[in-house]
Amino acid sequence: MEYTVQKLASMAGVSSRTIRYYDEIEILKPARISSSGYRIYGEKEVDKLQQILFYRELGMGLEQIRQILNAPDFDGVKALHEHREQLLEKQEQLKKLITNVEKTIAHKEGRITMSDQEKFEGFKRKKIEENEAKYGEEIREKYGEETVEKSNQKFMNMTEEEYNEFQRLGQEVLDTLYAAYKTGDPAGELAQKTADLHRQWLSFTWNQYSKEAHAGLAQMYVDDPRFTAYYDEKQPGTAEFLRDAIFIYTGQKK
Amino acid sequence: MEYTVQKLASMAGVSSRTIRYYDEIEILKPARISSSGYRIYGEKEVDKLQQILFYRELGMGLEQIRQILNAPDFDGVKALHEHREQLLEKQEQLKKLITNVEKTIAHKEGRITMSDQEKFEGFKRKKIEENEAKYGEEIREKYGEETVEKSNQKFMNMTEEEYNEFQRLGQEVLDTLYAAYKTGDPAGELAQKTADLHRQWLSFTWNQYSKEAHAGLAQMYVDDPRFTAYYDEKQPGTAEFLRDAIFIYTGQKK
DNA sequence: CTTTACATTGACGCTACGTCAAGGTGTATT
DNA sequence: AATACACCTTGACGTAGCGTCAATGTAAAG
Repeated sequence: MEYTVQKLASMAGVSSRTIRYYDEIEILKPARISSSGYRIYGEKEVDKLQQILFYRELGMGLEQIRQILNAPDFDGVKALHEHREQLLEKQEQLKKLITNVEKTIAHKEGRITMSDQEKFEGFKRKKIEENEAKYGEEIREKYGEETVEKSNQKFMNMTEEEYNEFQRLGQEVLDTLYAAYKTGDPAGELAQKTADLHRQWLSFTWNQYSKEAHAGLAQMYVDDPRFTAYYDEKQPGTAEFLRDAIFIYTGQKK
Repeated sequence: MEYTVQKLASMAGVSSRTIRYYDEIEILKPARISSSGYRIYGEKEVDKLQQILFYRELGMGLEQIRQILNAPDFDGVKALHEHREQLLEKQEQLKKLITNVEKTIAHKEGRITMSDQEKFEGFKRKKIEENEAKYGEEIREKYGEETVEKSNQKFMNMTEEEYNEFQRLGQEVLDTLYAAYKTGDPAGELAQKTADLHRQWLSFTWNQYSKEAHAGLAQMYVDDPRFTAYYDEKQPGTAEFLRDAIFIYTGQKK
């Protein structure tokens, strides 16, 4: 079957301008040009357009797509398998977003509490995924060795953005903790918020959360002088205060 | 909790430039400006940014988003419920795309046949969804009355793009049919492709496909002179030929 | 033979930022 | 007290991926 611009476009659900643009940037050339100068596309071009749309769906730039498709060792079937993987990932992320919107509804109705942090769950993964698509593994290999900070990051298997966020959240835990300490009430709202932020912070490195482990770690903050020093640096007694707050948060009895 | 540009940005997974841009276009203004000119954002702004990102995720333009959020009768919770609906729709579309990629793999491995039409299943829905998000119901109300063609379209509950595609596919059925007729073999590849295209064409208007109904319709093409005239116009005998092809396609015995 | 629908090549416009540049600020460390 | 360093500010220009005319030629149908 042969197609003119418009026919190909409406079949693929894109505009004819898009088809012409793809010709212009050399990403999808017509099979041949008719005697009157019309672009004519065949089976091969249809398949290539499909591939382009798959990559585009995953947020990849057209220039990048061109390079991939024009690579001499491009393997169409392998690419399709990768598309499948990525789409399944995207499905996971969508599920998170849906969970997010549902939690937000419950939050607005006052049924649950929700940290500012949590309000953006599901959005962020996408950025990471896009970066992955853009640069693949390389970025981590390349920049991962630069500094000790960053090699730490590599050790924890985080992308730069995750790492930044991890650091930021850690700081927020501290800020909230000091504010909560001033109230003096480990069962109070601020203290409980601190405990919750701390749980979120932990989730970056823990593969699964349990109340017992959380409470255990809190106790360790008091028992291990290195940790105690970290939390007590500005304000002595906060490590103990944090432990108390977490014990209440996790429902642990002393 | 109060945030500077960078803190808000990294929490939400966007760039600080994005936050500044949103200030510039008056879609998200800071709660206040610090004495040194820094933008400071609070709880309310965090929530608004979340809303913005939900709408953006659904492909809406920022200008449109601004109008919605600034509307005096904007209902946040209602919007969230709509987000949920849209996200579930998106999930459906993603499933189709995944099915598509899986089918394409099978096709490349020669296990199934696949029409050019089918190669773009799952992409198109998205365009429609975006149009819906952009113009809502209005577009159909507004343009739907213009011509008889279009009111037909409304009757069939198709968007303009679907309708175009429906027409195009109908033409393809005819083209392929005439080509197949020349081979003279209703069991041949071309004739069977025609039958398959015809099935796809039907799927636009039928809510569920069955081989029996398909075969029944094919017989009607021969029995009802109005239909026979339509198919036989260019080439007498094609209606009958199509019926034979479909009978073979559906495994119907005469 | 005319209408209608589709094709062509420019060329300019738009959105949603990315990316410098040139400078001011806040805080920690020495 | 000085310095480093990471953050902030306002321009201002650049880019991708098309949308949208404009002016003109062509194919198919009636």
